Amino acid sequence: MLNSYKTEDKVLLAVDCIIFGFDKDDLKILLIKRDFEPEKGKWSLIGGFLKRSENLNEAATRILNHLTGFHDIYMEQLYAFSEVDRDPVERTISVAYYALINVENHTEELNQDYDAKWFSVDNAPKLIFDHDQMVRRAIKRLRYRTATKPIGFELLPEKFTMRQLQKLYEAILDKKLDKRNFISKINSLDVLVKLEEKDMMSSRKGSYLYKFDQEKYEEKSSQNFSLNL
Amino acid sequence: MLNSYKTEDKVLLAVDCIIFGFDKDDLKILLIKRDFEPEKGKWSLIGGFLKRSENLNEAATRILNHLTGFHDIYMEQLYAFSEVDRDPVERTISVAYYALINVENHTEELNQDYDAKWFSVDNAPKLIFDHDQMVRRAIKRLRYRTATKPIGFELLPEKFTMRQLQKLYEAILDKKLDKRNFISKINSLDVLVKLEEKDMMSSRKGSYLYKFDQEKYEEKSSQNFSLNL
DNA sequence: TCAAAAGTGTTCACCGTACACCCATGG
DNA sequence: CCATGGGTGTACGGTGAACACTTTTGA
Repeated sequence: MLNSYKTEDKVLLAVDCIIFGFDKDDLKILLIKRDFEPEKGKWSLIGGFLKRSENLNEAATRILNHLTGFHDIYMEQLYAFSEVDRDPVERTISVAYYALINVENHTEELNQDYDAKWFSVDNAPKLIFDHDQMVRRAIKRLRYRTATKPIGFELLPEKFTMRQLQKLYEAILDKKLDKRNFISKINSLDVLVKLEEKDMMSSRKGSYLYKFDQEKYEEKSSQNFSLNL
Repeated sequence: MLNSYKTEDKVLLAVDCIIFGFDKDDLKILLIKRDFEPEKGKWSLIGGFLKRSENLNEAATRILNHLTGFHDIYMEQLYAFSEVDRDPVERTISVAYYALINVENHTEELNQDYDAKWFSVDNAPKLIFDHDQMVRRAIKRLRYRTATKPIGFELLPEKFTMRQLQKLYEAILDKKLDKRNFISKINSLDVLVKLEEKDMMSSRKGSYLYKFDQEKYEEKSSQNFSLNL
């Protein structure tokens, strides 16, 4: 019965990455112009194939790093897409991952060898294959995660203002929030540190900068908070 | 560049199913005694391989049906497990699915050709490969789904008592619930129909039977309720 | 001095939670 | 008549939601 394995069909296993970024008021995704057939010249998610020597998380990290130069990125497995004809060339199952990156820190290191570009999520071009479906599912997951873990912070620079954080949540959830209620909810999580420093860019008065307190978060994250916004 | 596909590694893609059932007070999983190497004779999830002609949902349904005889079962994709050495024979990625079935309706049709048996989730034997990890993840997902969709009903017979429903939620969430609060929360969802009929099995007085109202549920399910228990 | 964004508290309605007694029936 | 499980309502505290004015400072 050992050789029952031998008679089974093998498939190609792809990994596609939905890379979210945040810039001012907009939630964005990073897309790449495909430079090979099929669908050459069309916009697509960043992707590649799983190698024999690595697991899926490693593949996702490698692919992301290779095509963008980014490293140390928050990533999470999303879903396996498996329609029989999803890739016209060959039977390929794709496991989608999504990543959160902070655009400011990483824009300079974007690998110029590839034709990658940021698009606003609600202004993105049509994508190849089932990539649009992947993006929709990723946004849904991101909304859910937002209420469960403070991953929103992954999309911001190390120091940020309350207003930026609020804009980010508004972009993810696609609704307006009240600033007083927002601030008190965020404060009640007790995972931010208010700095002395102010950001003078956005207004004459200047607004306090905050940073995320990794330690406090880890203390609490065991009991899985929920943030109702 | 088309032939870049050709140089990529192909892998076996397995599907493993965590099959949940509910019986009296206990949340159970259906396990099978493996009758082939490796790990012959050990307990394992029900599984099989993806075929070229089907997508993953179809494969999961086929595998479940073939090994158990069950049909029309609620299933959901869980996660892709991909450690390089997870299967000692050959590089295999496994996409786990979980299924919810109502034990009463299906016990008689359990395929006797396979050595399958129900185990209480917290009393199950050690499983092969990474199957224990799959089960843990499935339980976590089931808890979350319970708060989001009324999938718990999938685990009960068509007609059930409030007490049974409560026991089910207690088993899934692994905590005691107050019956008055439970009933009022369930009623506030407005997806159950109270029948005239009573179940006389469980007590002298008898308890009213309820059924799930598919239509009412569909009306509401667009706005994704949340049930805080 | 004024425009533009920052910062700050209170009130109300609703919901989650805790809690205890009577009811119906079969043996 | 009594033991067993079924069914029902209320009071309290906490949290989410709505809401408006003052502060700072560069131009």
